[in-house]
Amino acid sequence: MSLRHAVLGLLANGPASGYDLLKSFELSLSNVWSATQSQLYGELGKLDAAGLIVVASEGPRGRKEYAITDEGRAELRHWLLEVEPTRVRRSDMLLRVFFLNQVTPAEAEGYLDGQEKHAQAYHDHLLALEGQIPWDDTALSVYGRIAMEWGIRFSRASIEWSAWAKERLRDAALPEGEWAKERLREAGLEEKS
Amino acid sequence: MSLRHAVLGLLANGPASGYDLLKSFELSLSNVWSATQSQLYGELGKLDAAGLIVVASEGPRGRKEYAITDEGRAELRHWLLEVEPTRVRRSDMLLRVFFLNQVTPAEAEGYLDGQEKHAQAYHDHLLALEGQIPWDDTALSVYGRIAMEWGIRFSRASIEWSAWAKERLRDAALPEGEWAKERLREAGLEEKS
DNA sequence: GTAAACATGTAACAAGTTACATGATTGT
DNA sequence: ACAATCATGTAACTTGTTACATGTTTAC
Repeated sequence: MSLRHAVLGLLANGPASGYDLLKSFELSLSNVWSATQSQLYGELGKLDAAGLIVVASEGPRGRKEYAITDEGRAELRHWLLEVEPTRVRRSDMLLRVFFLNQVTPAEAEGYLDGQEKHAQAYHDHLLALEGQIPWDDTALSVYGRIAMEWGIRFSRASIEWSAWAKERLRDAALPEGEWAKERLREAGLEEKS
Repeated sequence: MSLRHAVLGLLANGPASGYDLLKSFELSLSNVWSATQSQLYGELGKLDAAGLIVVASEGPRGRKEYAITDEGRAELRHWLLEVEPTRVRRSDMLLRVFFLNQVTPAEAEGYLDGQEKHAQAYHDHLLALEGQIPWDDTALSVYGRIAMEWGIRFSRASIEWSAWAKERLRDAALPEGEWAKERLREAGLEEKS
């Protein structure tokens, strides 16, 4: 139910149309919560029906500007302070690590290397962005900066982890290890588990 | 499509029943990819129909033991080495941070403090677990240890980030800042955006 | 005039969650 | 005999993705 709260959160900082919100998702919120256009318009309809937002005004091209209601604000506050964040922990990047024993150590190292490069690129991107934004002392800015710091720290930790993992892999050096058995199996030589 | 590959990855390390796989998800894989019982049995049916796995034997209580096929192994390998991990980046914990300007600075600090405590507990839990597991030099063990290191490093980064954020918040000290305007709005004093 | 941007909506599908439903085997 | 564990399956619902469909206004 977080898309609902993302929309309420955005509208709490001022009224906006579905199109406006979509832009907000695309350029600032996408790093922590992404939404598609079709999902967004659907959710606006539901929030309206539930009385958490209202159409404040209608503009050209069928534009509908939504505003948060008192009930919406109460719901947002409840979610912010009383609902425990769900920790999903679903990462297909990490899932692959679990099954890397199915490929050769050289291929596994290649995979980890790719992840390191990706994390490095993302880290560089965030640092560049951080330098561009004129941070001030308004609440919006302070919390935005805190959220961005999370990205910076976690991409840095990713880079360091990848490097550590590659080294660990080299140290373990699995020449006749588990993966070799898998090669044999692929060659058609079945064995009992 | 990652549940499919999680199942293939588990079966690549030996045949198992739906029930066995469910236990694997619950006790080791749940930290990187969770699946419900109903989802799992559904996926096994689809994988069977697609020829990526087969029923190798049937046991008591209607137990069906599945084994990966050569096509399944090829698909797993393809996914491991040629499919780019999807980076979803969806965190309702971080989403809340974006909207913390809707509550008082003291409440915001309370939220960050809660996150720090949660990260600390998770970190402690992982370190205890790491000490219990008899790590050896088999591929399965090496890659398992690498995956666990990710959890350890990221929970540590989480703790440090929360502490940093709380300090930053105190330094910024938003006494008459943005959040106050929101209080006024809640009191019914509407203003133009 | 025409391309870009503004603006909303729906349909079909895939993935994930919760709850219900049923029954067999093993250990005490 | 009874509880725990083993074992599978289905139905209803929510969330998220991709693609289709349509029309308006503004700037050049």
